[in-house]
Amino acid sequence: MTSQSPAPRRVPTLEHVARVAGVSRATVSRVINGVRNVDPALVATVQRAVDETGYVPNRAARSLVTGRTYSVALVVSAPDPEFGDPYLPTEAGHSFDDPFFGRIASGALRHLAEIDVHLMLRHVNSDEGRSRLMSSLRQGDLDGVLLISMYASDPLPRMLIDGGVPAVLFGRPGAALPICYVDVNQRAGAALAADRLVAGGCRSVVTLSGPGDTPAGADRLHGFRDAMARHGRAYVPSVEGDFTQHGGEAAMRRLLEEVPDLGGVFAANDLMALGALHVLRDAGRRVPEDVAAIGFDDSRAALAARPRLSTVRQPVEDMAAEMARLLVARIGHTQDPVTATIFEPVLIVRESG
Amino acid sequence: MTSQSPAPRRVPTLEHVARVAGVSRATVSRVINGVRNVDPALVATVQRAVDETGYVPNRAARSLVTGRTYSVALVVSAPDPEFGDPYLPTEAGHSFDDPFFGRIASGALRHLAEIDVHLMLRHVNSDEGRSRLMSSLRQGDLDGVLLISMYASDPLPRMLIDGGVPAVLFGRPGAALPICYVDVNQRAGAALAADRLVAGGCRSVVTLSGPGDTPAGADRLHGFRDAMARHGRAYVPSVEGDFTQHGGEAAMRRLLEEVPDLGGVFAANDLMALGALHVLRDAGRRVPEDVAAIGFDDSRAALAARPRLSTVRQPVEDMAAEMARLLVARIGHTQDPVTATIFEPVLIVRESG
DNA sequence: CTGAAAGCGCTAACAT
DNA sequence: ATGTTAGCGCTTTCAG
Repeated sequence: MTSQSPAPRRVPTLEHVARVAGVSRATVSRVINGVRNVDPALVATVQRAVDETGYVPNRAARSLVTGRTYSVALVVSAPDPEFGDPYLPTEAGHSFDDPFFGRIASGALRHLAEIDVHLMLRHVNSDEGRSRLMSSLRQGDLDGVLLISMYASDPLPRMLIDGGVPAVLFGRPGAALPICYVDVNQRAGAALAADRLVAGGCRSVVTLSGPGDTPAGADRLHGFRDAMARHGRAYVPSVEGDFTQHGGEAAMRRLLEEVPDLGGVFAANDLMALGALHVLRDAGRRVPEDVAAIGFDDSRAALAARPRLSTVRQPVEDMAAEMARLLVARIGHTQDPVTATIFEPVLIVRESG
Repeated sequence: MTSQSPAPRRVPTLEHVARVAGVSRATVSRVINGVRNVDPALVATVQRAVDETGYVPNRAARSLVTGRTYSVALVVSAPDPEFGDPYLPTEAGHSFDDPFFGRIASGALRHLAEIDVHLMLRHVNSDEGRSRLMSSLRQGDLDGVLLISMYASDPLPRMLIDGGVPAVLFGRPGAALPICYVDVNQRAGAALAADRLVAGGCRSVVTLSGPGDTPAGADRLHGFRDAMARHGRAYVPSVEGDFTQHGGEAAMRRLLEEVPDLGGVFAANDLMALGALHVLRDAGRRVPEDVAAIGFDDSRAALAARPRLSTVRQPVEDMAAEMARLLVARIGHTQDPVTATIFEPVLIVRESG
């Protein structure tokens, strides 16, 4: 905390507006807050006074009495450094580097800015960080949280539930937890890729799956297998990757050995697909002529790749906006049953498959 | 704004602590705020009472009286959609997709979390957005701003200055303005690339420059040319790009025509370098054997590229942390002379040159 | 060095 | 339907 003498500020208060409008503070307050039962004539008078004075309510004063801050946090929860899952970037402070992070922030803001709710950023990656967050919440610095949890065993969702905190997750929680979330239909997305691959006439089709202990990793693998089975291909060779480009390369190399004649590959995310593309090229396989490749996410990397990557797109911004909507609806209604919104993915066909 | 009945909250207040410690609220307040002139014995007693009760000060109440919110905004200022510079991504809401954004947020947070200052996220891209921000500031919702301005003609820096708002920019302002900023030594960075290229024995060396009307674009070009001149190469062919991969491809193609025997290329950022890499490969030039390529930024794209891109790294996280430090120091000292901190870049040598 | 008291600007009973 | 009033929790004169 900085501690300085208060900066003098001369902004209009409710009092000013009331004086100008010739009414009481309470009436102005009612108009501002859209309370019914106010004489339309007075409403107009007050509105005029507000415009004239340029009045804007003081959040601190309002918070003090309502117990609400009208701000929520976007928290990125990464594993404790010492327990870091091997597949996560280990560079300190790089969690915000997640390709989704900016898109989620942007989507959430799209809704929040409209209803004048502030979005604050937090990063937690330790027990101490978690307690500080919970303390902020308990103390009322924050009305709720939009959570991006970067690992399956994250204790934070459970803590939020136990603390009775309004919260919405990006993506289904690792464990079956009574908590709101927004997700994309992962299995349907994987199926889109499968359908495209078999429609393209690929002989052997393989997949680079994500970590089996993450919801996205598991769902995409199962969704892909199920869809392939529906096409009469009961067996789909797969190697588990870690959602990194490097992991994708390793997995692709193994698969190339196991299935030398492979004709199509579905990677559980774009980064791994990118790695696969490099390995395939080094192995002299042309994409998409010899082997078709499809990724998942439609991240920036998919467009930057050559050939441009065909991929399953999740509407991240829309999902984040929906998270914000659900969260705001939940504030003050903590007892309501939890809800989830599932978005449908769409296949983006580019050059790779 | 959501408007609900106040959520009941039962957290300890100053009053509680005072009662437990057997002193007045004023004394507890003094201890909490580290005011001198308090009997050491009382300080200890109060500390104990604070621990015992788990007291945490209420920000709203504190803000109301001090006029400070202890929170600052990270604002991303993008061009008005209708006036959008052609080289910027036009997808709505994608400004947070800037590869630097996450790293800046992360670096700023590293410092702010430590001193308990909250970081709010804002996106402004219109006159209305600008007024809303200025209104937030004037009204006191925010103590200051960390600004990422995405275009040279951004009116926001000027508005911030005129409004007497504590602010720090990421990167030198487009016009000569009395405003704090943090930057990397762009010319020195470009010189690093030049030195490497001539040390590597490249014959003709060319550069894909950034937009001439952006500080980074201009500085990197001049820095590169000056350094080449010092090596006795007075003339350096260049084509201006727009900092996108696509722009990099176009510029590279033109340069390849103009200077068929080129042996080294410096791109003003990694994205353009990536585009150059693709064009060079398609033209049958091997990198780095036939032509060496060096980028700028050390973004994620540099590492993902094959061959991995040699590039000039800016310590973005450290720069952002410094921005936060400067900003906090500036709050309550708006009259102090403006300051700038310049960081030294370092050349990251990988495979491309 | 400490306590008493006056608000900061706003909302929400409670009266009218 | 509108005004009056009592705080929300904290900092900060001002006395003592």
